Amino acid sequence: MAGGRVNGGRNSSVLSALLQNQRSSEPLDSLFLSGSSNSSSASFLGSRSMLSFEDVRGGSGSNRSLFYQYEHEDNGEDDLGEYLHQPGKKRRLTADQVQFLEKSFDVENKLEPERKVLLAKDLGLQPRQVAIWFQNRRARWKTKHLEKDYEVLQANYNNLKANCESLSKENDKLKAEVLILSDKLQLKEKERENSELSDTNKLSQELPQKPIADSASEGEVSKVSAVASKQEDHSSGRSDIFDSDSPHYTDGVHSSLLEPGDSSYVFEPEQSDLSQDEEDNFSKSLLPPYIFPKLEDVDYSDTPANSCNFGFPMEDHAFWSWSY
DNA sequence: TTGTGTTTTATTGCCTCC
DNA sequence: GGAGGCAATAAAACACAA
Repeated sequence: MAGGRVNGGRNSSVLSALLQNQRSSEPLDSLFLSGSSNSSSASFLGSRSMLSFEDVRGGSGSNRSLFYQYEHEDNGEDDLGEYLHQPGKKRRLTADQVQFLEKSFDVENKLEPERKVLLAKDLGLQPRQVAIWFQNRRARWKTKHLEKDYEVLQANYNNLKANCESLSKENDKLKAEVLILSDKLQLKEKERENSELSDTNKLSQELPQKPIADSASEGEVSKVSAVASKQEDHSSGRSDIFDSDSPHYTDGVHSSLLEPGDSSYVFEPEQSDLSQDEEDNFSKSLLPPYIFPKLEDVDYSDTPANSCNFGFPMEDHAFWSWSY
């Protein structure tokens, strides 16, 4: 059996027969019961609460460890003894030894020196082997734990992404609504200007018949000049409120609407041409959706519009696809 | 039976703590 | 400085398909 498989595998040997025999004994759960048989607590408090491996397993009152039993089994299998003492060969722990160690690990995954010696003694192993087993077991536990954490994080990420996408859609819908309402507002304003203009024309037609001083008070004169200057502003195309060529118009969205701090902010009360009632209604109906964060407060420099990257550059998403 | 991928045992080197 | 933990890695043992 040059470098052959001695323990376990398909061509099971004497050892597996032994193991089968051993497995017919009490379940290992009972290994950690302290004293009383009806106690359900499997607390492992070092040497005090630890039932020895052979105490439960053997049933023969023997103090010999499992390993000792393997070495000195009555059937006198010499090749097994040889195998167990092969220098430089790795020896796999038996299923029972592993189960015992697992139980011990479940209770406490750190190994105090005292417990290590006791476990080693009970299992017929070197304390160093027990230490190494715990070391490797902790590494495996950590890997599994990381995998679970990763799954949880990925699920959270997927939820957030879905939320973000739905919010983005809703945002688009609201933007479209804003545009429609803006157009309506513009239309209304134009209608109002036209009616004012026709009033002015009527007035100017009447004026030449009477001397100005006679026919119009000072207040009327100032009103006329005010209207005229306003008309001039609009006719010269200086209405930058909804001018899509103005620097405040970006991406089909009137950024002037979004920046109340801007001097051209269309809803600033001082500059409004609407009557108080109109203004109130207007504010009630339109203002709430316009409470957007100031653009300068959010850094979207690396973020494409309407993306759901949460401000992270795309390459950072490699975090979500890491592997172990 | 064999090649190959996975799991388990063990080593090494570095780090931290007492 | 020694003991113990951890990450990385080697290598034996094992599982399994072809």
